[in-house]
Amino acid sequence: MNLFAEIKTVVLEKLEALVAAGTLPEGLSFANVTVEPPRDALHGDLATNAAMVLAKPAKMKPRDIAEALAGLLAEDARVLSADVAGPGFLNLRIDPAIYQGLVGDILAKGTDFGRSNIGGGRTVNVEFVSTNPTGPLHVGHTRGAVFGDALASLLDFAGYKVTREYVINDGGSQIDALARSIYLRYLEAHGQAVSFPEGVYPGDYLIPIGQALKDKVGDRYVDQPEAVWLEDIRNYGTDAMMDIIRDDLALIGVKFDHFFSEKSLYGTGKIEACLQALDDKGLIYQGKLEPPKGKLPDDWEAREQTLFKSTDFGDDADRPVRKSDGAWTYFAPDIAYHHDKILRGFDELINVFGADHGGYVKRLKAVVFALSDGKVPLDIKLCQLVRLFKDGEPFKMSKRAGTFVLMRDVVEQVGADVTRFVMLTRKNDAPLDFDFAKALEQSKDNPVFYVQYAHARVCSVLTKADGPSDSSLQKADTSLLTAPAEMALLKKLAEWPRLAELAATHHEPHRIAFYLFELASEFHALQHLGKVDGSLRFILADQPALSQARLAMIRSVAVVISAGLGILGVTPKDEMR
RNA sequence: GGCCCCGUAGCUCAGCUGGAUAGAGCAGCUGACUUCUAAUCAGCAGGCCACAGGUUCGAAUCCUGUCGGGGUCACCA
Repeated sequence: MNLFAEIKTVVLEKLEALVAAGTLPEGLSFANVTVEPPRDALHGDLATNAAMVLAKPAKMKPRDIAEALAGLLAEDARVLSADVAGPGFLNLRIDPAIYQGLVGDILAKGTDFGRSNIGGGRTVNVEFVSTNPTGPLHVGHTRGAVFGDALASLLDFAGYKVTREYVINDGGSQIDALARSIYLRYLEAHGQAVSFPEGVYPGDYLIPIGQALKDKVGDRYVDQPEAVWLEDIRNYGTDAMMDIIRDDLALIGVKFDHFFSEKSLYGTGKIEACLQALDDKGLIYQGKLEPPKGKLPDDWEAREQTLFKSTDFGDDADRPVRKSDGAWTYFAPDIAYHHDKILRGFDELINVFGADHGGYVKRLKAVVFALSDGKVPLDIKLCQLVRLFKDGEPFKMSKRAGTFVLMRDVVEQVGADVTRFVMLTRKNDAPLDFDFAKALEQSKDNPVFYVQYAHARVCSVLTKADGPSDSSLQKADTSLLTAPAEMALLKKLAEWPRLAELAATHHEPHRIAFYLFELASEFHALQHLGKVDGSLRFILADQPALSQARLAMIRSVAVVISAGLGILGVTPKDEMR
């Protein structure tokens, strides 16, 4: 049950009635009418702006519309009162029975409470992580991984059919560098002294890979030219790196439905076909680019290239798809890859990138728009960087200095649940500070703990009450829940379905984390009131009916916390001792 | 220089397709526990929403410009 949606439906019905009665003129758009929680709870339970957004197109005074609407809304059994306030707001008071009835609804649906069908079964492809298969994942990748995974879960919760996808960039020159690096480790395993020139990966993680290669092929590649071993080691290395990356992802509970190999596009004619499709639309041409503005690269010179006319779709420059030597740029297979996603029939596409790929957004949107004739929306979410803190001091990371922090180091130290939650307590386009000490701190300062603690406390109380089942709690008489703090908690629970929908439509999983913090706060406040005022305790020996109602209520809090944490990929804790 | 993101309390950040007196945590101050976890709670104090214009009945939110911070710019992927 989404109370806000229900009441909005009522508001729209009543507006139609006003049109039918001639009070409002015909042909009005109700698109901007909203039903929201008012900023100040004193104003009421819900508020609608209907009168104000319709005043101008209806050429009426907002208060006149509000008065007329108020009269009709008050007829609805759920609406106790409808008062006009301020410039024309309509404040509604809702029958407490609606909120009290929410508990039974939550207990019946369990963690499915709040699921919606705003996705309408539409298919959405969420592409994330997609790091080059040249080494293990580091902290920066972790944020994208957690964000993408949570966003995918969130969309599933909102009624989309979601595919989690990872594109393996296994076709480019960085794989050559990987192969050469592994070759050096392979020689090393054969007892040769090696040095690592510029442009190869010197990381220790390739030592066992080189050793394993030796075990596999013996000395067949020793002192042989690249032509002999490069292709084989490229494949071997890519597979080995993907194994590492998959293991890393498993550590934080990220699983993909589909891995797509960029290399698989080569030699199939798909890239050519896709560029031909663009050519047929008049969007491919031979030409020279203007030099970039600002300071020129030293070796810049104008060259004839094959270009995609992305400026037709709002990009700042046309983009090369073929280099002057005839080879593809990175963009070309990526165009074909996105074409493939469109051909697979996805209704919507989402890409999660690091903020350093911001310059790539416009051309990708341009090409998806061009290939799908504007029919397949592409949203690109950029995750800003993660700043690590140790003991309150910034922890500088450097690949060269070997102080780069790997994802598995973070997960080993603080655990997957904490890592995930912390990564989601900031919106994606804001930088994130990750403090190891704070992540493990057991205090209100640490939202992970605070939310988990609320869940654990509910479990603790229920255990104290001999662990009643959800089905028995469903029979509780929740009309006994009348204390103001109880109503506040119930109203917070009522916001969950709407919040989940908003988070999904905005592609912003962090809203879930913030909501859970607020819900936990309402719960902690109520629990504490029981200490100040004994009549508010959850378990009252002499009032079994009231106790049952309260247990049902706090159980529903635990259920919603579980649902929210589930979307974030965090396991709720039953106890915190 | 062009483009993208950010600028909200001393600090870290929320702020809903524009809505009423801008919210939370931390830090500070004052209090609260014989009890279901005080690992918590209540209260006080703290604001030119970077700045200047504009659109609107109404702007932290939308538009333009300025300033400040970050990212990015290529036949790399």
